[in-house]
Amino acid sequence: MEVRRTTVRDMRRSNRSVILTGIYREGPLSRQELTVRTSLSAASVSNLVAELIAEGVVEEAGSVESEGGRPRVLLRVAPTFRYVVGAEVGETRVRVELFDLAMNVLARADHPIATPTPEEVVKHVLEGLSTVIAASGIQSEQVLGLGVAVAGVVEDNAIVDAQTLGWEAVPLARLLAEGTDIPVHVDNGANMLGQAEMWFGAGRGATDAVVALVGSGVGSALVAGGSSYRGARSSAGEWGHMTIVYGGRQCRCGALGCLEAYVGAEGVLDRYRLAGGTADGDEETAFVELLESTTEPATTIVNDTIGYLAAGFANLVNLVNPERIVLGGWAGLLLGEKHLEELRVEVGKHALRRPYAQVSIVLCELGRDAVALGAATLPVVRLLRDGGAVPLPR
Amino acid sequence: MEVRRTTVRDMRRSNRSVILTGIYREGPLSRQELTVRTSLSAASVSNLVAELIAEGVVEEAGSVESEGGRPRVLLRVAPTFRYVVGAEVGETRVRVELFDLAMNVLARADHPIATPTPEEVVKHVLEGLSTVIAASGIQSEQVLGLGVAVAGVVEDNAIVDAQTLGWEAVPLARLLAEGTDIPVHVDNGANMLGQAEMWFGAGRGATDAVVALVGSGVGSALVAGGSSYRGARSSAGEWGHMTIVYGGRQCRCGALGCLEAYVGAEGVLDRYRLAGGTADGDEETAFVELLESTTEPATTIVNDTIGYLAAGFANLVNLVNPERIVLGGWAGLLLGEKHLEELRVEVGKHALRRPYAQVSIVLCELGRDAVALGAATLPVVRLLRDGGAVPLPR
DNA sequence: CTCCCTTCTTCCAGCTCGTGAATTAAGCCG
DNA sequence: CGGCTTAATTCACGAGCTGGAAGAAGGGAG
Repeated sequence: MEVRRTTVRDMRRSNRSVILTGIYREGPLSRQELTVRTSLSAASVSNLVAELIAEGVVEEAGSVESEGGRPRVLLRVAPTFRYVVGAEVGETRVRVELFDLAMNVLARADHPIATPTPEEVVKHVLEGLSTVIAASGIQSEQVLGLGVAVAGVVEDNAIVDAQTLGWEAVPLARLLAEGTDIPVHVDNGANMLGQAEMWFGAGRGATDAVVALVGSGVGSALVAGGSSYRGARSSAGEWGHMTIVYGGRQCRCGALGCLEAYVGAEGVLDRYRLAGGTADGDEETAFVELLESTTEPATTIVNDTIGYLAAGFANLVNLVNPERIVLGGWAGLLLGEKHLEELRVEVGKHALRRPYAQVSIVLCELGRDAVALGAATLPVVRLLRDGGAVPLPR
Repeated sequence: MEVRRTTVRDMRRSNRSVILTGIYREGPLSRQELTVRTSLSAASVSNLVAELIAEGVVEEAGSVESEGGRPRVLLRVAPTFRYVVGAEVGETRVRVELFDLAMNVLARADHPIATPTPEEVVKHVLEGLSTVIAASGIQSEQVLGLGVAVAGVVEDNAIVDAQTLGWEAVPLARLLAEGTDIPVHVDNGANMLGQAEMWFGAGRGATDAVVALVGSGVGSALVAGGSSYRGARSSAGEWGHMTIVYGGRQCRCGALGCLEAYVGAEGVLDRYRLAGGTADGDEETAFVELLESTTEPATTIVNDTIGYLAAGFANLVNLVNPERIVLGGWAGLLLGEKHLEELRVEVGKHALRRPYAQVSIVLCELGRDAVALGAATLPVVRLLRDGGAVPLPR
């Protein structure tokens, strides 16, 4: 049976969660506003808030005058109640960042890695963890959790498949847990970047959205009804391998005509070369040059890319009916900065009228460094969900 | 604030809902099994069940011997506690069916309609409603609700857009409510067929699935995490207008290369004719003939259709990562009955390895008459959600 | 400076709910 | 008919939320 019972304690937890989430996500709020927004009674709000303050999760933060009467006291989540750490595992480096609960970066550590074996990665993440804790001068007990973002399919905190790293079935959370007492969460990198954009970037306020990431490859994070949608087995969002040109270009996944083969930077540059263009050196530099070129075949290639990307967007618009599509990834941002308006117009040509009219297409706001930030929200999500109940003392 | 408070009454309602849903969806259950499945205490289960029995929603249905002790009494939702009515609004007819809570059909009424204006449809649905109530000899107070399925986008019980009927912004639920006291629910036809398959057909047991419907046109119903996914504004699932051949055939939606233009029966026959085949008369007959033909160009057309459909499925597999895809619609069934295995193989060529390995592709079990059945589940869904609380007396 | 007014916050009695332990019910077996 | 096993119910208890009343905190008028 999928539905769970409710007990009187769930009620408490649930209401603590509602209040804490409200305070965290909608800025400083007064008890008064909380009673209105949660439709709890003033008595209960006061009661719950008192509990949260006593535990140190919430603190009073000044007051705001009311219309002649007693001023309301503003409440916020105490930024230094606990800290969270986010880690981004890339092919060539591991980045670890420590944040307070207001998500201010307090310390950062980068480790280049030569060969991204699980052992190497675990070692560097744990080292990074120690480094940032030491650098920020806090106690390790103060760290609520460590979120790790990896480019690959992550199911139940274990890597199922991470092609770029060459990993398969790596129980990353377990390996990390052997080296630290801090609770570890592992998730997919695209989802984490999406999460960061949804909370702090261009996705704020949306409940049904897609964060589309175009880099050398192409991926996306789906958000449905306010939370990340992962599908039956955690691999939803593989937008890059959607067939868009039946029988078209060969994609590195083996199939023909995938979106990635047309709009991923690698695919774009490849098409450019085939059309007679020259693209040397660093992929990113070459991509910028292509975008800035005003001669053929560059302009055609760029225009075609916009068209293909638009079709990919339109497929999302039709199938998922999001209220917002957030375009990111280094190549996506470069393309979007120059051609967002054309892209919007092209999407309109491929999408159905109604869902197209309901979607807004915008650019990512946080840049690609936000992956660690997104990963660091994992422990925060848990804190909010559990109504501020801190994991048992270790 | 999206999250709602929880009060002591919500707890009761929620637990009633858990128990009632358990009894309804997982066949006759004993109190004993309910305590295990819901993890509620035996005392509470007994208490809640007693309440439900007193209200008449649940009844005892025989007993089953236990291992030497007192036999457990089986519980079921009383099939005749209330009744539900489902209506299917098509272009040429309105079908209304009355069911008991076990979803046995007790009466049926069909009305052909000449021109499907809203007035005409409202009139025939209401007439059908009276007819089935009279024919089954129950009181109209006994009818829990009327579910209406319409081919079009339905938002908040009102038709937003129904191209096949030529409707726009028709407040269908309101119009119907003017003619009856029975609570009215309106929803999209594809979703209702999907709902029927999910509850009673090939989708049973799945929580993340897609019901793909291929008829003259192409549509789908998405099911995410156990319930229908509708997107930001109720138009999710427009799978038919996914671009699959960039710059390809013109679709009736105006765009180029939509899936529907390749695998919808109309599109298939059109491609057949363009390839030199002859397809006369009734669309369905022609389609059957095409499928049965063993000569060129028929076989090529059929093979190509399987390929295109497979690419469409693969796009679903990659993007949504469902555990099951249920193929239906008259053309989909005809095609699937002969070529399901080829289809599965072709999907494997377009989809990513992992999500492909996790999905099972099966055929609809209920036939196209299940739309009214699906619509009739709408009031049942509400009954279960509210824990058996019946709407206020009218 | 004092008093009153307004508004926010807390306190308290009352009610509902689920729980565990004990009790009762129901059937089987010898 | 007693003993045994398992199912269902009863009951006292603690946990939670609520509405109304009381208390607290400012601002402004006199």
